Amino acid sequence: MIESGDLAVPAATVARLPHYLRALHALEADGVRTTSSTELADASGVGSAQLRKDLSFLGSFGTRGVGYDVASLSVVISSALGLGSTHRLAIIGLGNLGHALANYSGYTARGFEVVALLDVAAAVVGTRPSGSLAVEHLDDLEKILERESVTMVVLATPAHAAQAVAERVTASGVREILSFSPVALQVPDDVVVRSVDVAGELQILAFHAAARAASRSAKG
Amino acid sequence: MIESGDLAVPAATVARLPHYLRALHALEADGVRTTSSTELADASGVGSAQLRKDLSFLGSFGTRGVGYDVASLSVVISSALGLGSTHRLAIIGLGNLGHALANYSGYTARGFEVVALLDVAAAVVGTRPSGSLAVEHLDDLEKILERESVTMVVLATPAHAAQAVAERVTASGVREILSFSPVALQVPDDVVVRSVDVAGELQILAFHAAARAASRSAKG
DNA sequence: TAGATTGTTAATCGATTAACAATC
DNA sequence: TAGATTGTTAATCGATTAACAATC
Repeated sequence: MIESGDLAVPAATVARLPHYLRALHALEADGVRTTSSTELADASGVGSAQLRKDLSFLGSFGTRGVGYDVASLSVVISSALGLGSTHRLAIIGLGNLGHALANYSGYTARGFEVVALLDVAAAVVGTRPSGSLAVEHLDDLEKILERESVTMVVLATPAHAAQAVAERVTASGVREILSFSPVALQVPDDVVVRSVDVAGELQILAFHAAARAASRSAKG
Repeated sequence: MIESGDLAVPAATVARLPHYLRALHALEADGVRTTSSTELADASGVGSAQLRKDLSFLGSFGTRGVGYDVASLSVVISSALGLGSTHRLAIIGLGNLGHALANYSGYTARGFEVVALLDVAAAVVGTRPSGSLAVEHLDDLEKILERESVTMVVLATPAHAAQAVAERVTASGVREILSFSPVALQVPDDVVVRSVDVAGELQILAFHAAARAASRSAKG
């Protein structure tokens, strides 16, 4: 359960809110004004009971017998997700992945703004990977985080550097980190770390592939 | 529960196996020969009871009073994850992200090999984003999947193209998909889709930031 | 009113945690 | 033997699902 003001929302529900929001945006783009829990659930890849249950943690927004207004439900979820205010991001580490993340175009539409890029490589510092922002040196991390009022950090450094950078970042007061480094970061209790691990995802798929192969040979 | 041969492993456990494997590799690299559930759990970011419980689904590999042999536990988890055989990947969509994924160097060490790159843009087809493999046209998808015996596909296309590509890929017999497109793919029941949604992860962090702000203003 | 669909309750299911007997 | 640590049991906790009364 994550307490937000007067709301208490289960972690599993929070993790699905972005799916619902995305599905609502897609419906809006198609000109759909009103939707049902069944339609929205299908578009989100969950069951309709789960969708209704999830929404019930945020309040009561539908009309019995009718459904949900797409535009207003969209606003409800956006504001629950804190997308009203703009979140200021720093991307640390501009290798392959950091470069791609710096060029990702979807931030602004979703309430995020990349305000700083940092790296240690002399070949990278000073370049403008996304055309606009110049890469600054990691040595100046604390200064830059303060100057730009950074509230979230995206960590795309090599694994061996991640822990040290995370310590400096949290010491500077940043409390939200998205990490692409496949290591368990040790951070203060009040810091939230989300991790994306591409190799790990592939390994999970490999487990399923192996399970499939085993059941095939058992049956056949 | 995912059945693999004689094993039945909970999905939550499977999702943690890559963390354990990574932590074991780190210990190995540090020259550590033997570890305990406490040490390995700390390095993996979980509790020791959870680690022991997870391992118990794979079998019994420790020595009471002593701990676990790092090298042999590493082998146990690797083979549970099906990393003995090499998995042949195709990356579809070579925008920013696909480009970064094509250049990622960690595949081979972890039992994966990128054997094909596909896109539709004339400017990209024929180029060699990673220096070696040339990008082929999506039109030839089916032919390429068969030619290269592809077993897993990484989808990095724009969201609007993802569903159509997923249908062709599954029709060709691929049963494991890693998708970076933020849409709920409709695929046959026996196909496993793992999704990575960077914007969604940021939104989850934004929820936590909003929750923190709300509790601060309530207290202060 | 009749039909549709929400919001909520209660039941089920699965995952986590703590505690400890087994045993090296 | 004494100390350490596993593997497992049982209790707790949280998440999902089905069913349906409320109500538009």
